Amino acid sequence: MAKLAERRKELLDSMMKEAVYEGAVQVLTQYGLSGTTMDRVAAASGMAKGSLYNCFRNKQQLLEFVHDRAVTPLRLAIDQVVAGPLGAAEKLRVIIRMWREYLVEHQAVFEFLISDQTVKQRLRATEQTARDTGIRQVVTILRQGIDEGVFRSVDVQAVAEMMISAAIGLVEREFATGQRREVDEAVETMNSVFLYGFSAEHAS
Amino acid sequence: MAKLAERRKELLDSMMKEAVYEGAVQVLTQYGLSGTTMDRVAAASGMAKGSLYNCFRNKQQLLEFVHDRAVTPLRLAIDQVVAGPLGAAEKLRVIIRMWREYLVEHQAVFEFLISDQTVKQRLRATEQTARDTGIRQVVTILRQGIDEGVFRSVDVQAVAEMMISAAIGLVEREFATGQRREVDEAVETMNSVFLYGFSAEHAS
Amino acid sequence: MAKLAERRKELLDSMMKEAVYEGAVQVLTQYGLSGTTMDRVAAASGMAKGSLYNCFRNKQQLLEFVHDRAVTPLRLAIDQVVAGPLGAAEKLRVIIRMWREYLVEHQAVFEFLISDQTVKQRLRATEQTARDTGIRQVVTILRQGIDEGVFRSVDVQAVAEMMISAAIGLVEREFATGQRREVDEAVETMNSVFLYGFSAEHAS
Amino acid sequence: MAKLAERRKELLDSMMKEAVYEGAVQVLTQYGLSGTTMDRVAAASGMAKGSLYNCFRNKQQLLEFVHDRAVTPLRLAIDQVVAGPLGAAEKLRVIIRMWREYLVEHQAVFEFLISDQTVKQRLRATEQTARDTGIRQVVTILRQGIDEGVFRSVDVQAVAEMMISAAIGLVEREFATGQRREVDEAVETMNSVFLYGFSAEHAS
DNA sequence: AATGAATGAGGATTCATTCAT
DNA sequence: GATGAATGAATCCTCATTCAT
Repeated sequence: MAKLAERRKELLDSMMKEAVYEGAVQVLTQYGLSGTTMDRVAAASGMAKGSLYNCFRNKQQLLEFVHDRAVTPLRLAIDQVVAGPLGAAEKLRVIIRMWREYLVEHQAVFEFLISDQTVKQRLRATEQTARDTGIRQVVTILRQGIDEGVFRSVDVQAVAEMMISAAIGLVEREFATGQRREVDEAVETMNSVFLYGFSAEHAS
Repeated sequence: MAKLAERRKELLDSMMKEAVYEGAVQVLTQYGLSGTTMDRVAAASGMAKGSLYNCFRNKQQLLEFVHDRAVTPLRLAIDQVVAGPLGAAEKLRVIIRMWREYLVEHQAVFEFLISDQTVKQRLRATEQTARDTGIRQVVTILRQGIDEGVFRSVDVQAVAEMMISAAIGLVEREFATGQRREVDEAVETMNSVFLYGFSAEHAS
Repeated sequence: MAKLAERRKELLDSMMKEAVYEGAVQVLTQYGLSGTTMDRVAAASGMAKGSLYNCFRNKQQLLEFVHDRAVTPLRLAIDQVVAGPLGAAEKLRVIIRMWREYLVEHQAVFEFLISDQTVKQRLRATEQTARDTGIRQVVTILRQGIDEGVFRSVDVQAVAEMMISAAIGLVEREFATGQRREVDEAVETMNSVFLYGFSAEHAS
Repeated sequence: MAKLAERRKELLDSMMKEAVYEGAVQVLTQYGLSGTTMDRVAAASGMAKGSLYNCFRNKQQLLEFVHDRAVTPLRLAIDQVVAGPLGAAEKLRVIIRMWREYLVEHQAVFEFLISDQTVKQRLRATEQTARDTGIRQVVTILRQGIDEGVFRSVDVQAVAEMMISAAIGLVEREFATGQRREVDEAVETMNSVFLYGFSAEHAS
């Protein structure tokens, strides 16, 4: 029955990692990425510095964990939508909304999650940034839309990058300026611009 | 006449700052933001570390200067376009192209210029980021376009943010993935999407 | 009968220590003295770190055990020779050869066995270094030789120290330079020099 | 006249290094090699930790400096003897005496100077250990002696290694046991044994 | 008795900033 | 003003030892 002990160990380990996650987010929020020291994370997680190093080989690895831990839920949720039965246009609308809600919820560690280079460095190959994942998902939907004949035949890669960047940029600015848009309104603006453009005339 | 001495002092000061700018960009390029130490900047600028501190109160201020010094030319050039005689749509096309060319040219210090938190921190109030400036300029043009009747009446603020974010995001991805788009092609894609959308049907 | 339990306990204890010995030598070989951590020794010994501390008060004591465990066989083997029936000169020749073979065999943990200060520190009083033991044994033989009239009447202590140091030094250099001498040749050189010197004239 | 400033700088630098040397020897003496931390060296040298790092790139380099600074004088002095007009046998006698006096004087940092692996590691190629140098010098003299016909034709490399090891070993034991031999007596014992051996019969 | 997670003192190194010359 | 040596707080990481289970 080694399984019991194993289970227990795994459970404890995941509890510790959960504590680290919360501590790290707290520190990231309060001090920013460059102010996030192992000492502070340890203190905020309610454990000794050494214990952090029992859990993670080094700072890099700890940050990667925090990153994944924060990003994975969004990725999974959107994967559901992508694989779901909705039409392409509707899927995009839903995804844009999910992104916005996710970003607002994680405002505190925003930069870290979206575009941190420190973590990205070692991950570039695996493309696990939230942005990277988002782009791939949007590309899938754009292709679906083109196949279905509801979207023009555009450079899907470029358009996906534009959409994700725009969605992020929009929220980022709201944080920076302190103004917050209504979710519905923001999503609608994005949708209408990307679907129909802001020109007064129609594309021929 | 104290004026002469003053002039001389100012001249010397601006020459030193120019040297610092070039040294700093060199260091930023070679070592990245976190590897940019005062020692290295001093060495690359051909002056003593102490002299750096005669010129700038501290590192923060030095970085702010470098940031502004790098961003200002783009701002001025675009201001010319904004104030110029072109139609709104054409102005946007030109600006998008200018952004792209600027970003590509400054690839090395990209992150630092566009989204560095260290510098932004103390700067947020004064809105001097390249992104901030760009948004204001695009807003101006969007308003012109709406006035002229060539653009729909949209949330100019949001659309400007989306455009600038998309433009930056597009180039950023090119850096990250190592693929480079043709300028004309990239500009055209952005223009057509933002003006007409990617929907196959027309907006009613 | 408590004696049975006692026996069992002793047996278990010595089995554990044997395991520790092998693990420690492995670690010493692979990581060097400074890389020999209790964690690694525990892992290599196939037991938990805590159990190491049930066996040995601390790291120092563990290392002392390993040291003795490694040195004792040589000491015992040489004791046999010393107590044996050979003539003094022949005994020296045999012993020099045994030393050489022992050192070559234990090359990996050489420094640790021969001259480690960390272990010696607390051990100096008890004279348990391989070197110390060797010197005492050679002294015994030198005295035998003088008694038998085959050796000159020399400062036996000094000569013994010189012989052991020379034997060790010779092998040490071979390790350092990577060249290996033939056993016979090396032993012969040592013997002829120590017995007859390298002067071209004879001692009067 | 930049030369003046240069001179001054060099002078200051060498004064600092001298201070570091003395501080390091003090710490080495009191705490041993493994207890020699940069903090302690800085304190013992009367300067801040950071200043140590202005002088030496890292600990390794600092230790190498201390090592060389201590070993060089002996090497130079013996080089004089080697190149001098004495007969081979006499040169050996003088050198053995110089070694002994040097070792006694530097007792405190003995192990570090003679056989430290930490420093040797990166120096192995340049053969700058005191032992290495000594061996080379003795080899030179042995060859001279053989050429002059006063020494038998022996394996000079091996014999040199034996002599140096023996000389060091002798002193090392004196430190360990606390007994001190008379210089003349010790030198004479070494000389007679190495020149004529301790056999009662003569080499044929 | 066995385990191994938790601890925290300690060590090497960096770098913004100061200040004597 | 210019210089660059001096400073020491701050940072990442290691590892012997303890102790609750």
